[in-house]
Amino acid sequence: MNAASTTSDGDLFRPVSVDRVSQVIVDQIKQLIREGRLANGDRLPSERDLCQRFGVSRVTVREALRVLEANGLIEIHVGSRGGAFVASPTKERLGEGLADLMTLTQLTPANVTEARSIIELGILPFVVERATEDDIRGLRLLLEEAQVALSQDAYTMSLSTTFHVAVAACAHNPAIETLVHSFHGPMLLSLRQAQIAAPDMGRRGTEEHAALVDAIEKRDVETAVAVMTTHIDRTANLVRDIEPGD
Amino acid sequence: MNAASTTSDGDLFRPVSVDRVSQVIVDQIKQLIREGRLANGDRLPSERDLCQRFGVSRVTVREALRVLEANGLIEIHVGSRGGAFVASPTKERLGEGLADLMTLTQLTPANVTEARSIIELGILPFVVERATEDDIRGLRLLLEEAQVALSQDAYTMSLSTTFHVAVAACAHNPAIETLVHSFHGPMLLSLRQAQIAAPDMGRRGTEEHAALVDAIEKRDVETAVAVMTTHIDRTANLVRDIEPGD
DNA sequence: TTGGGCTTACGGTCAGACCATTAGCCAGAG
DNA sequence: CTCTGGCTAATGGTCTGACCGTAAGCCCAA
Repeated sequence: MNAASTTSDGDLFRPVSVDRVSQVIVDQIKQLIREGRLANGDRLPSERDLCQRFGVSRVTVREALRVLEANGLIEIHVGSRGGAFVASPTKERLGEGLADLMTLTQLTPANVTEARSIIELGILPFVVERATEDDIRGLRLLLEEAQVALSQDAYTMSLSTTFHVAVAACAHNPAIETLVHSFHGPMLLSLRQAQIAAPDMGRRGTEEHAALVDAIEKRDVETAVAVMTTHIDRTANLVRDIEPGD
Repeated sequence: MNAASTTSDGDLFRPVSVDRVSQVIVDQIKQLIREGRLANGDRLPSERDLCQRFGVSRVTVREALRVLEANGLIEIHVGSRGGAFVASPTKERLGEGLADLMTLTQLTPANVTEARSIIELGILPFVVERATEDDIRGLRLLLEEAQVALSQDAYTMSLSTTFHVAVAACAHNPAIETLVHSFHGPMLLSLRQAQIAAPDMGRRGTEEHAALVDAIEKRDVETAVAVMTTHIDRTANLVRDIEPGD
């Protein structure tokens, strides 16, 4: 079984480490963060300092920092008091990843809308059950903003997606919030085209948003689901025939 | 309003580009991939070649490649025919990101399970409607594998998650498949602990999987939902009280 | 046919240098 | 006294040129 087993034990010669040095450093720092020995906001030593500690060149350290930065684990600031600071991967970052994946693969607006509808309908029972008075106040604030924007002809679809994310946040489950957040980008992408065909979408959409908030406040799941269903279905119809990509 | 507005127009002096050069290169290559001008499996020019084309040093190109690699957009191979190759199967990497988020932030297994249940229940109508005979054959194949593994005492939770992903694929919506796939990793993480407390989970789980496939084949949404509900609820109970992190 | 040794095209790493940015300090002008 | 401007030190960003290790392809001799 072993190519060069002169003894019965093939474990004599085990493969040596083949990882990149920079990757080893990445793992090491990641581990420190996981263990909490590096907490959010902490500042890592300077690049030149890390070079000496790890016994590698600055290029290698920098590549490691690039990777950590790309993973959202650290933020890098230049200047006198600059350096690498530990940052917890935010929902935005993860959403970016999801959005990347969506735009990079063959994914139609219809696909995205369907997935959205499943999630946003599915969470409503939890939203209705768990929304606090503060949550509802926040939603009404967003409604007002939308009204103002409408009256000034300045309504953008971004206001709509923000509202939907806020609704999802009412489920008080960070995983769900992250998911909906991640749809933010792709949604805007596909909605931008649809808005051209439906300039008054903002007005009707906002009316439905208001109805949704009312239902949530009354803890009326059925109505909430009904409102959301027609709301999203309308979007679905608008984007049904749009091709993937730009 | 402008600090140095000697004229009425503050646009005279606009901020110059402040991005890192390596970041510009990252964006440029990302764009090429988005537009499909670089397809999956394509090989990028060698580092030294890219240096000349972009007019920058090799260090800069390498940092850009590190970032793209960390984002899962390319894979790098060393050696004679090596180089950077465009890679698309980023579903796994996205799951990694979710797993990171879970271990590094306040995201409990219960959170994840709840999100799972919403999605996996929500997709069932579509799964039942769209599953082809091939799909169902595939599911039954997975069931057999699980049976064999059970009889050999070699059942792992990975078999379960694979099944769930396969079910999601029956919805024939890549967005949904991606989402469920991204839960693959985090699910395993939290289930690993739960299995210890419930060694016979594999057997009962597989039975329920079989019942689910039957329901799908009969196009019986209600039964499918019922089966899935009890199936996931059991998991939910097992992970309910697990703390975030390890 | 097979094994071993070249060659070559790669990425991985190093060392040292210079530039740009930023915060903090300090002196001189008002 | 206050504020502007310049100086300095710390730090990340980039460049240059070199050398090493790896892997694929090739060829030749056993």
